[in-house]
Amino acid sequence: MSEQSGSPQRLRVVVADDQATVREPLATVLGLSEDIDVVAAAADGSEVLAAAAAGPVDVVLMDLRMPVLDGIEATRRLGEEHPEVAVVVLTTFADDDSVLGALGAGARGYLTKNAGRRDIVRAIRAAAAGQSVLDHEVQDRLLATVRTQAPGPAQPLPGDLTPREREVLTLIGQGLPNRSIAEQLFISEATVKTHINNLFAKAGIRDRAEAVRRAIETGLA
Amino acid sequence: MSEQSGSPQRLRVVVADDQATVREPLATVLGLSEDIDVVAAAADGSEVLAAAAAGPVDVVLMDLRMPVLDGIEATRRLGEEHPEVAVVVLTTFADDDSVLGALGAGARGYLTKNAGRRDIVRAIRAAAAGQSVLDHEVQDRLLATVRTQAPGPAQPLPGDLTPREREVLTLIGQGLPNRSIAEQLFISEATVKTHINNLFAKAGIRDRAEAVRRAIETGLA
DNA sequence: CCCCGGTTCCACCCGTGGGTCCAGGCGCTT
DNA sequence: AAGCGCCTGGACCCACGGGTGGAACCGGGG
Repeated sequence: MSEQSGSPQRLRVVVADDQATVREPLATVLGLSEDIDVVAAAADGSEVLAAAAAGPVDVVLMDLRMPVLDGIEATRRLGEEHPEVAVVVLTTFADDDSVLGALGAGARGYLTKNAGRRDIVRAIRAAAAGQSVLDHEVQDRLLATVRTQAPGPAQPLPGDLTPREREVLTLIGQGLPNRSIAEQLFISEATVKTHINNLFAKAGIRDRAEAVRRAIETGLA
Repeated sequence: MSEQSGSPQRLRVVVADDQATVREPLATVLGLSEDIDVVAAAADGSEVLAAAAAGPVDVVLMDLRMPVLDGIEATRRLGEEHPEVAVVVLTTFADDDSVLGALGAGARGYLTKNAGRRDIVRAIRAAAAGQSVLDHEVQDRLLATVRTQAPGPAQPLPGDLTPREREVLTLIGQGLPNRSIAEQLFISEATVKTHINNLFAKAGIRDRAEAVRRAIETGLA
């Protein structure tokens, strides 16, 4: 994106893992790649931040389970203090909390530990180039999360809802009773009920409960 | 994951784009990589399916906007008929519908057309290895979708809810009125109201509407 | 043994919600 | 000017929801 790929400078990489039996061989084997320079090895998140502060770093290969400062929090702070540093997560766990937490904190890659050396190197290069590489299992999980929560426009909510009706529906979705809705819109409660009856008829909504569901699903609330 | 990476066979790639001015140079330049074999060039989705049926294909580099059969639908059918084929999307557009549609259809990569040759080659290799490469803009969009819809355990729901109360809350979250809940649990409506009053007090819920929200947020419904 | 928590139910009250019908004002196009 | 759609309101009705108090049964633990 912004790299001149003609002469690929060696990538400065930090390896972070609390277990020396993982960290040291990993650092060694990565250094074998001619375009990768392992400039530091960190045993916890704070050591990662120290390494980033000490010298220029392109990519951090980050474990999540670390003492003192875990990988997610370290990723988050790295994004604040050194936004130019790309983070690739390498961990044994791929549960929803870990995946969403790490990616939400700004990680640009997520590999599980059954990834091979070639996979890891590829992810590092991709991260440095502004791409992100995900383990396919991680991608599936991410997509599953998206889809279970957004089953597409299930009931796309008829487009002929008037702006006012949409506004009322939004407030219903936030759990407000009619009186509060009336106050917030500076109209009478009777008018609110009128809008509600109209939009219920249009959208085929029976219940206030169903209205809440639809408002949430369609992103109104 | 299931590849022997020791002797990397040449990857059989299909390039699909309706514009010949994009498709042809792309095919040519990809063929320059020593581990990539462009075995077919397709101008629409049906040609992709035909190529996959004709001979073994490892990766399809797919545009989304194509006549006859668009890229998303082609990806979906490819997943049904030839699940071993990995799809990498390469398109100018990165709107939510396209991204979620393509990835939901089974795409294992998503690049925008400002990606360079190295980026594309890397994505193809990653896809063949079971990883997925996303443009960082695409990843951001995907994450934004996840996070707006999953604000985490906002109000974790007190753990001292009895099983029966949790059961009732679940049904409330599905939008059922008390009578239906009573029928479904083989108890009287009075009992349902008792459970509701108890669990409302415990969880600090005022409304049925709020109950619906909490049930959805906590994954009960 | 008796008490306690969960579950089941009753009766009563009243506020809100959901539905219907109607009507005036306002801005738009025909 | 007439018509239409939207927003605004009022009136009325009845069902459902939410809250209270009381009661009975059952199981397990002090």
